[in-house]
Amino acid sequence: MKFDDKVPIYYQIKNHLYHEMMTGQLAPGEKLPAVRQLAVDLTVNVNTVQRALGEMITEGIITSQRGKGNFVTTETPRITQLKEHLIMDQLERAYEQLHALNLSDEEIIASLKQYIAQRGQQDD
Amino acid sequence: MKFDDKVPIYYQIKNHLYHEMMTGQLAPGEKLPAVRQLAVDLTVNVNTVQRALGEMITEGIITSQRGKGNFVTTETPRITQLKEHLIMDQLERAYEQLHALNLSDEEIIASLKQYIAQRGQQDD
DNA sequence: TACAGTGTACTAGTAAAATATAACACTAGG
DNA sequence: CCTAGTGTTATATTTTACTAGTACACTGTA
Repeated sequence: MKFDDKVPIYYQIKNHLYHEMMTGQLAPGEKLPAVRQLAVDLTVNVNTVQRALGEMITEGIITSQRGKGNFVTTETPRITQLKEHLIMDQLERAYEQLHALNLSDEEIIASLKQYIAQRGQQDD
Repeated sequence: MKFDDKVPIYYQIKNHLYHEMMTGQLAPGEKLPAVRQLAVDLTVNVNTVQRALGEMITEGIITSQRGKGNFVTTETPRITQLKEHLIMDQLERAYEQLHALNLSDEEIIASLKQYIAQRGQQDD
């Protein structure tokens, strides 16, 4: 996996796993890959994986069962809530950054539309 | 100044100064605050400031004159170009993150509009 | 009971970022 | 010439992220 060296790897792993939950690649109640397997998949150390998972356990988004594995919570509201939270975080960050670049609300929306339009012509 | 501990301070300083240029708080040709003064203002070490400035000098966005100070480039196209670049970076990051959260192009635009509308009711 | 698969914990080491501190180099003005 | 203000460079230290390696604890199954 490719990482942005400007932000901690364990943090990017968290987001990576979040996304897999949001897109349904990891369903509620489903077992995550074993920590050692994740470490191999992400070409990262076990401890780094563990650090990411540790925070997610604290957040209650996954649960850990010693000897069995780590599992996505079955409390679906928690997942929905997390998704909302992640979306708002992204919007807020982007908005504030663009606003700081002196763009008005209208310009921000317009530039996003333009970006998506341009992007659509290329790939994805 | 408040910093996000998830990304290097010197990097955040760069962005901070970028923004001041974009908004005209730092005009083309204008002298930047002295490095030691910046260090005090940002409650940060001189070397950290220097690292940020060093990269900006390499990028040609500011020029350094020993004994005089650091100055914003007078080549306004360079500034315009940088602004475009920063905007695109933000849009790309936000789009990819939201897309990874399983939002369609339309949903992305809609949620941004909604966010801005909600925000407008509160402050700013 | 033995063993394979799992999570958890600990120690040690490396690298990068940031700090503190000091020194050096140049400019402008008295 | 001296000095205050400026950029530049260097050394040592601390903190954090990450890695490597090892060991321990629990579960399920043969």
